[in-house]
Amino acid sequence: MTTIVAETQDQTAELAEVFHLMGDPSRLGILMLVMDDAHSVGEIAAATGHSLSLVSHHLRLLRARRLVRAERRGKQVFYTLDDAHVRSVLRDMAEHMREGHR
Amino acid sequence: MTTIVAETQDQTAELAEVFHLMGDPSRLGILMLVMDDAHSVGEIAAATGHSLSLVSHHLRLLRARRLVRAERRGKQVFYTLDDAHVRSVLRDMAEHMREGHR
DNA sequence: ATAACACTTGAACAGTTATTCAATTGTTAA
DNA sequence: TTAACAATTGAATAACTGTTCAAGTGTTAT
Repeated sequence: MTTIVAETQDQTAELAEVFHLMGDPSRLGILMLVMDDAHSVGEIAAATGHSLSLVSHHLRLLRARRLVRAERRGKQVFYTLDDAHVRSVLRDMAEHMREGHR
Repeated sequence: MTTIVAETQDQTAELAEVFHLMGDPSRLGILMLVMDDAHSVGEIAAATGHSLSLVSHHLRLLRARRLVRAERRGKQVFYTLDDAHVRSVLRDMAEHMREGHR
């Protein structure tokens, strides 16, 4: 038996959706920012240089696919990466990038 | 020092480009097919159910970012995954998908 | 040379998507 | 209840992208 990553086209499509979410620079920046500890939407906007609105739109998509988790603390809402695999993938690909600079 | 995945926005953009390539179902299917052994374009088209043209277009993009490598044998051109990290990422994310089905 | 096979390329189109702006909801303090 | 702060939402738009079709290039056999 050879290595089968996803048996059905359905699973492939689901996998692709996750990669698609990671495939936007703004979203990827957000994911990398919240991968170690939680940040409020305002903090994320300030750190990434994007508008509050844009960040919120992206967070909604990431939340829908359970890549991040939201937690409200008073007026603020804090987001963290909610997926160990995505976290390890981000680390793995970062390494790939470093080596890729041949 | 906390974990820094990509220091510059440039690196983030590059990383995002790779994820973006993996984020299309057709392309992801191609990547998964050629991740273990080389396949000709015709084989890939037949296996994925896509047109020769479409497969070729996608392979061009994957080639440009060095995710796959092309090797001509007579009339045919064989493609293989040319990136160990992408390979490990594909495996990792497949596992994620399995667990995700709660 | 010609033909047949295998793949690539370019243009064109439809559908998608990232971003912005304005309005709205939810939360806390006065 | 207001006011101020924090975040979300919806609509609108400009740019992008996946796919198709037709034409083109390269390779092997006749």
